[in-house]
Amino acid sequence: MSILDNLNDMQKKAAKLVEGPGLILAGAGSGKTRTITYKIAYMVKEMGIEKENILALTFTNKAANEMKERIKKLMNENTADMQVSTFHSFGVKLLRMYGSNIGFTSNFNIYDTDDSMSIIKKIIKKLVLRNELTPRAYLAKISKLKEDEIMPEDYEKMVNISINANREFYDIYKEYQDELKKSNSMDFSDILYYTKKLTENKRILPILQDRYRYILVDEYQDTNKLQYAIIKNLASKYKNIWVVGDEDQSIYAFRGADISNILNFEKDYDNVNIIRLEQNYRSTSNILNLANSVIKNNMTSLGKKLWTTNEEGKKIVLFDAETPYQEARYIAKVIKLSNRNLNEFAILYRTNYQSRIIEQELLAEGIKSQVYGGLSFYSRKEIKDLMSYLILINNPNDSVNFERAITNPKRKIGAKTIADIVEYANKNNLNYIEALDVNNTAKLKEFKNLMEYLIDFSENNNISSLLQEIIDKTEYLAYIEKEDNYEDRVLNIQELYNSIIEIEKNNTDLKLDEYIQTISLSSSLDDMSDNSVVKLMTIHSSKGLEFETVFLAGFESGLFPNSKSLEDENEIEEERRLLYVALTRAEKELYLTYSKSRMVNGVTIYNKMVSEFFYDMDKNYINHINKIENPYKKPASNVENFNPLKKIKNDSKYKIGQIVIHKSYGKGKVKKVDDKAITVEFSVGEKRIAANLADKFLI
DNA sequence: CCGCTCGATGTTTTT
DNA sequence: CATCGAGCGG
Ligand SMILES: Nc1ncnc2c1ncn2[C@@H]1O[C@H](COP(=O)(O)OP(=O)(O)OP(=O)(O)O)[C@@H](O)[C@H]1O
Repeated sequence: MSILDNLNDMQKKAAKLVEGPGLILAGAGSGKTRTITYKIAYMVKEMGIEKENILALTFTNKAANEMKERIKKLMNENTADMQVSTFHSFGVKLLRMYGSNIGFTSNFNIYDTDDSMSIIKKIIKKLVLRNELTPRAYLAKISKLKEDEIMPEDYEKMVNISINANREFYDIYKEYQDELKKSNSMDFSDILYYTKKLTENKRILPILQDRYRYILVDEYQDTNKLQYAIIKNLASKYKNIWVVGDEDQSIYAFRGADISNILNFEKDYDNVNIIRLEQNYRSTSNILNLANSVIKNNMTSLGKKLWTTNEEGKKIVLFDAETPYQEARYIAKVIKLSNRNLNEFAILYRTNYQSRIIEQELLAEGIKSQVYGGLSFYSRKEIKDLMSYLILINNPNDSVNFERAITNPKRKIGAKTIADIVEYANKNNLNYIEALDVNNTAKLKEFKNLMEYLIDFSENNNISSLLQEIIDKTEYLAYIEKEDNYEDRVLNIQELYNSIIEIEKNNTDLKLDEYIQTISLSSSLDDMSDNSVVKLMTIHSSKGLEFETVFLAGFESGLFPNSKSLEDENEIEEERRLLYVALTRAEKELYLTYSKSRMVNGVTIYNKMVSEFFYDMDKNYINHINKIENPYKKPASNVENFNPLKKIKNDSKYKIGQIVIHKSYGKGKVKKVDDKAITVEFSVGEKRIAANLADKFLI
């Protein structure tokens, strides 16, 4: 009897190859995650490898939790000593331990997007700009630069700084980074950037390499440059690294995910074991075939074959609704009439805001549901307010949370006074609590006393008591009493309190800095507790998960594929991969729904059409019910073959007869060039490669 | 300094 | 629609 008895031959082979590098490149539902988790259990239980020598990384909190749970079950022991987490939490862990080597103390804070945004806004207001962008745009640019390891100093050297726009951007970027540094804080990109720096440190790297001897990465297709480099550095000594992924499920390009990381993996190490899995265990053949009919339209797809011995199952339902409410009521009705356990259902959508109406209509039918993701629990005002005290106590240099704490509840201290305090702090190298001495007013004295009292209190009490003390001493509840949703807010605060109690149960001397860092990386509802509720989430957060019945809501033009993506073939392909992910989450039943009308930014749009991707789908697997005729004429061409995503021209630099080298297929000869793709003959046969992606695959 | 009103503005997706 | 910032009166 081996743990591996429950794997098929190929999976077993992959699981047993413990030493050396390996890659599992396989389609959805073929058991990649299963293989990884079994492999880990096997390594520990049957190979005697120490848990602490294993590092298993993935991309989202949900996936990491899921993986941890599965391993725990298989091993039947806890996974506390094993690092199974997202890249970011792994990074934070290392930075806590070794950050002092690169100028951070271990109580650093993590700034989420809101925090970063407020810094940027402040900077913009202060500077006089001629070429002003939106704060959002600045942040996007900054995080892109960081992924390329271009810090402000590097940027200054890199661009022509006499150009006004460059100069202005540099000023903002520099100021932003200085502000983070002063606050002993990092944003999400910094976590990876500085983690990579640690893995380059001559003294620290060997320690890490010896600690994390066996590295496994799930969803490897979604790693970005920094993550790639971190892994590479850690693995360079023992080279025990297994990565798994599926290029058809790469859906985080907007965040810097680079598909060539997985496509080039075999070049990174000698003697890479490559395993392909082709049997899908998850879905009915109807679902699988439908998904295949979609993804094969992507020119980046390597065209893996996937088959299943599962039953054919029901056809996939397409439902036309007049309004989003009707769409949601239809879903609610199907769930209600099924009489099945609610946890068998998931409702997926492209954008978070779609969840509101669905949640509301489910509730109206008495169906319990849980929305995952979206506005994080920790980004609610009342939670942020209270957290700002904890953070300030932990790190009195934090400017963002200092401002938040001192102004909530209102203390008749405003912008002017705060600016004075900040300036005074900077000038005299004081933290913000010390700097409250800037003037002698009773207001400031009172706040200072409060904070000193709380800091003192925090030294002898646990975090839950500290939170209670903050609520009491600031009279926080009285402050929010007159706001809308007072009761909800109190419940949220209660939940915050309970969650701390919960953590303290398992970790009796939970440190404040550790607590703060942990929750900065979580959105509260990441753990998929097996409650009897219908789960609602974006397709992005559903990656790696599976459900008996999946509803894909808002399967309509403009929304999915998102209208913003239509300009760029790469983005359309990414949207199509997203659809592939959505479809392949379903085990038994799949419903696609869309609405003819939808309100966007306060304006209702009518006569909306089904998603362009519907025309990719093989209609043999579709059961189109409640067909609503469109008042507008359909295109004259045969609808079944009509593809609204007809491509745009592309002047190719490739010529017929030219010899090219493909990253996976090796040497080949160009046969045909058109505006969509080039056709190349390789030893393995003829392949079409998207024209605008050719550079990615051909050297 | 605070809170209110009014007008401008705008969304993918997550850590 | 709903969120955010500017501007104003108390
Ligand atoms: N050899 C097997 N025997 C029985 N069930 C299997 C086997 N391999 C995989 N499965 C089941 O198939 C389902 C999909 O597996 P898993 O989630 O590991 O796939 P995956 O390749 O990671 O999928 P995705 O890429 O979509 O995340 C799971 O329910 C898993 O338990």
